Amino acid sequence: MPEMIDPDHVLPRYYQLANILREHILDGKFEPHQPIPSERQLESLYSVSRTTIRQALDLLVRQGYLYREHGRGTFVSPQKLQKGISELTSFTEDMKQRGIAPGQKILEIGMIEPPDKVRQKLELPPECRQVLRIERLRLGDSIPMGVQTSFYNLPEGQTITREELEQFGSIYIILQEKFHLIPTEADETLEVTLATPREAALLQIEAGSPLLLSERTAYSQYRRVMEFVKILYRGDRYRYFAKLTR
Amino acid sequence: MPEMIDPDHVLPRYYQLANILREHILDGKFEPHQPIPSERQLESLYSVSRTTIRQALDLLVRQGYLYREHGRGTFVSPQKLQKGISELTSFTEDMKQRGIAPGQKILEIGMIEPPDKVRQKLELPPECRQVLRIERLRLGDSIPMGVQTSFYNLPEGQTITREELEQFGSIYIILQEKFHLIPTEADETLEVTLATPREAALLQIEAGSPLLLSERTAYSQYRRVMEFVKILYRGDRYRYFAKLTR
DNA sequence: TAATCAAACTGGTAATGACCACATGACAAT
DNA sequence: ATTGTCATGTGGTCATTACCAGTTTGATTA
Repeated sequence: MPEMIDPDHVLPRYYQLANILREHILDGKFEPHQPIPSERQLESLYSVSRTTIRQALDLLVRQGYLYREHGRGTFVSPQKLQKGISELTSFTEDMKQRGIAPGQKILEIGMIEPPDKVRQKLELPPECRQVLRIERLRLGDSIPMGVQTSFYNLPEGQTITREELEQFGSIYIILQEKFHLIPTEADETLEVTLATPREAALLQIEAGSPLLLSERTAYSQYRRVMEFVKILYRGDRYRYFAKLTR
Repeated sequence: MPEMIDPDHVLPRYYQLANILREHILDGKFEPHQPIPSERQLESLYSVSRTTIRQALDLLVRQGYLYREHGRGTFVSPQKLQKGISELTSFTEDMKQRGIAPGQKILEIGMIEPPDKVRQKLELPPECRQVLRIERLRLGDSIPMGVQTSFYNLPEGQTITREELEQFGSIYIILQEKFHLIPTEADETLEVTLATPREAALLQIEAGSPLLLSERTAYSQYRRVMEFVKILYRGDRYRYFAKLTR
């Protein structure tokens, strides 16, 4: 059991330990459904207290890598359960996880007078008159995957330019660097709809083809709405994944 | 701050405390975005250690009722974020949560030779020759919402009859009472498809109408696959909800 | 041989005490 | 008026110790 814990590391010890154990699991050093060393054994193996051990194990259990059985031990989850906990990801990250090369074409970007639905979703105060709207064609391996329209309530007078977006690629990076906004949680709904002629042309499919419509409201670290996003996915090329727990 | 903690209660103290605080939040005794008492204050308010306090708060943070800010305090989440973390629910529970009266019509129930896809999804051993298949029409307020086909790998020789299913209503209750199987986790995928003539007739829509196809694999408390379910939802009547976190 | 039971594991809960990192506001120095 | 500093309050991490509650195992008993 190599790799020890450095008490002076920037990362807390329970976090380091979780990383080490996760690596072992992913490397297959622990078999699925087999027990890992008991908490008391780990205590002496890594010379940290049981408090710290349990903090690390808690993390890995929440992440789906381990499961516990009272009185029996802590066991490795089978592969199926290990990945893809419902995570808040951008289109870019989503594609990368699937092994598809993400791409985009910015169709339109600019400040607009928000329609009622957007006002409501962004929980805008009455005095707010302008929001940022971005419309993009999203590509996977250079093939159109969906049309994304997103709305942001930025500080008075501020905005994001097409150049900035093209340079950074991800809007989340800009929001973080420029406005210190980090998405932490989101509500998403999915439903079925049919392509309008315009959408069909953009997605290179026939008008009236079925689409998967995702609407997402994302919240910042301050628990305020930070964005509202609508994505129309091609029904024949996109599948949504979710992981559910009790 | 009424309601104290009973050290001799069957529920652990951190759990009792979480219940008390959750009630306060739901009753509106704490305002959204306002801080709750600090951990040291709660310590003396409820006469339990900070360990216990933090365990209770951890629970409520994971459940979406509270959020923490280092150096500032622990705050009440706005209503929007408090409910509906992606939970593993049956069709029946799902409908109830939406305020719709669930109903069902059993189309077919019986043991069958599993097709390859089902073998794979249920992770069946080669010697297994029979699985339980149930096909049901699902109703919401007496209107067809979807067609559900589910598969179960039951112990050799065992089965579930139409009468049992009609009597209990929920298959999960039977699985729990008769076989001690409890679902704890599931993987779900969603995609778009078009109704076949048969499906269209069952759902009282036109053939070729868009449908939302959900495929779910549920795992038992022993981390074994316990069911595989396909549901075809009417595209015009069903919307899927998810809650995402970082 | 089979049933019983106690010891020795496992994870679960809890108290106590300590120190760190970050945020805030009061106050002094500029 | 502005800036800097520091005390104090917040949550975050960690060690230590103790006991409780399930599970497993093996010796003991009938």
